Amino acid sequence: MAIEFSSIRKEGLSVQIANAIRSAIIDGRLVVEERLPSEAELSDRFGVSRSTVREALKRLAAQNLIRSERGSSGGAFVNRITRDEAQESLVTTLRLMIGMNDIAFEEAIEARFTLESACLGLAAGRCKAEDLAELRAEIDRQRSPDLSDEDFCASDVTFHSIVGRATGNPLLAFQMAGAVEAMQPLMNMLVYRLRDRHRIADLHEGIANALEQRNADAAWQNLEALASYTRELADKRRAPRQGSGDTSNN
Amino acid sequence: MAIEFSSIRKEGLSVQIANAIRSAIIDGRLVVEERLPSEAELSDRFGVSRSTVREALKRLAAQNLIRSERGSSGGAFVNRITRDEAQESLVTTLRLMIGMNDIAFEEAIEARFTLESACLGLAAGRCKAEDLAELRAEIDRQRSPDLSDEDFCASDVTFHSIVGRATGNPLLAFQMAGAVEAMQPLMNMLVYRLRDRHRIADLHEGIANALEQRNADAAWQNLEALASYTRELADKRRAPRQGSGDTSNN
DNA sequence: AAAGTCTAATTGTCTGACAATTAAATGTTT
DNA sequence: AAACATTTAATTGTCAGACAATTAGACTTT
Repeated sequence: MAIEFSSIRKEGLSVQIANAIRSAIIDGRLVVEERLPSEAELSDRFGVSRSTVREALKRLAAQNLIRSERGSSGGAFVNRITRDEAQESLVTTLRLMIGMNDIAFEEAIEARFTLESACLGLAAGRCKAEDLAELRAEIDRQRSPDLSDEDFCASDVTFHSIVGRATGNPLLAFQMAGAVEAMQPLMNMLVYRLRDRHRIADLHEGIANALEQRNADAAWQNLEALASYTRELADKRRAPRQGSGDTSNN
Repeated sequence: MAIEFSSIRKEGLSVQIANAIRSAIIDGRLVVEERLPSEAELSDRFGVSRSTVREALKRLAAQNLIRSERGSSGGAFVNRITRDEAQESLVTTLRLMIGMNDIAFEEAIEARFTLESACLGLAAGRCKAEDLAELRAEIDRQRSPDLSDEDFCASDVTFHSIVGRATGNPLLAFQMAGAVEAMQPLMNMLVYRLRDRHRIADLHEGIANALEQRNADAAWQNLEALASYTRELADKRRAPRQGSGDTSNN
């Protein structure tokens, strides 16, 4: 291990220890799946109590950096972060930023559609048959009449996540999916009448068709229309006083 | 508060408690800057020991959801996440994904430049004089001959973060800055000869000029050239055996 | 050989104590 | 009365030691 920590006082011990281990992981001195020393041994090495070590480990676990297993051959292991864990973390962060840092609805929508337009450029050249199939499956779903508003939104999220994946670039897929999912609560605030849903499904189909024909321009046009339409819906929602935050489903 | 938690066994108590409080924060039942009950009171309410509550709170603190203050009027407060905290979290997550999930150099570069090209479209229409001034300041810096490789990379990161900010959209700026910063370690692995630096600075200047003239196409061309050039450098680095990971600066 | 049992290692939780820090109340001096 | 010093109370941070729960592996029995 050889984890040193140059005491920046005023930070609690558990924070210092967490930082020491975190940097050891991030710059590779501890490799994935490697087992850390036991809590008892860590408290010895760092010269602190076991509770303090534990609080440090919990911090790291909350960042998905380590995972703890019980039992005789248990311990804390450097965690290979999964796509899902990373995405959950991204979504949480984005939602917090949106919720607490005066990010306007319009700004969120713009960021999301800007990102997606970038993805479409790549996806048009690369998307596979199976991506298209999944896209069309979601479109069908969106057209089924007995779908709650929230399920419709969820399908919308899935659709655009697939667009991200269709770029064939895992990082773009990750950022796209994170952004779309983070904005689901915002989208959930909108009211989708039946003809809104059909209009949206049609535009989605336009995108899918454009991708199938490898026609990026057509895809962009449909996305642009989708963005405008979303803005219209958002304006309607905003207009009649934005109160009564009930999303009365069922 | 009114925090209920429906026991999904097999998860530890501290995890359950953390989850309960986390959802209370995320969907707004606890508002920013609100003070949580003291640790003693939380242990009463949840019927667990103080250590368990503390571990839960440490988890939340690690996600920047709360912050703890000591003293008579201290306690745990719902944290208004700052741009910097959010970005640090994003960068950590992205770096972990890149480092541990078989993301290729090429994929990382592609994601970064795709994102940036999307930003340029907006920035061309919106960037302010002060953004341009900052961009040019970084370009000057990149041309100064006595600059270590790492400082050059750092300036590169700054440059592209400013491009993100020039979109005027805080979310895009956030994602752009996060992506660029996350890839700094990768960029640091490249070797920048003097003429490479000048070439890059020239392309940066091309971007800045294009933005000043509100010419998105010109900006894209320069960015495209920059992307190709970066790929060339990456190939060179890869070719002569990628060992000897020393980044001998100075 | 298979099945069950014991054992040791490790994390999870509990309890109770004390230290450190901070704001507010209280007291003291000018 | 105002300024300053002291005490007090509330709260988080750390410590120590205990026991429960879980797990893998060694051991025993059939």
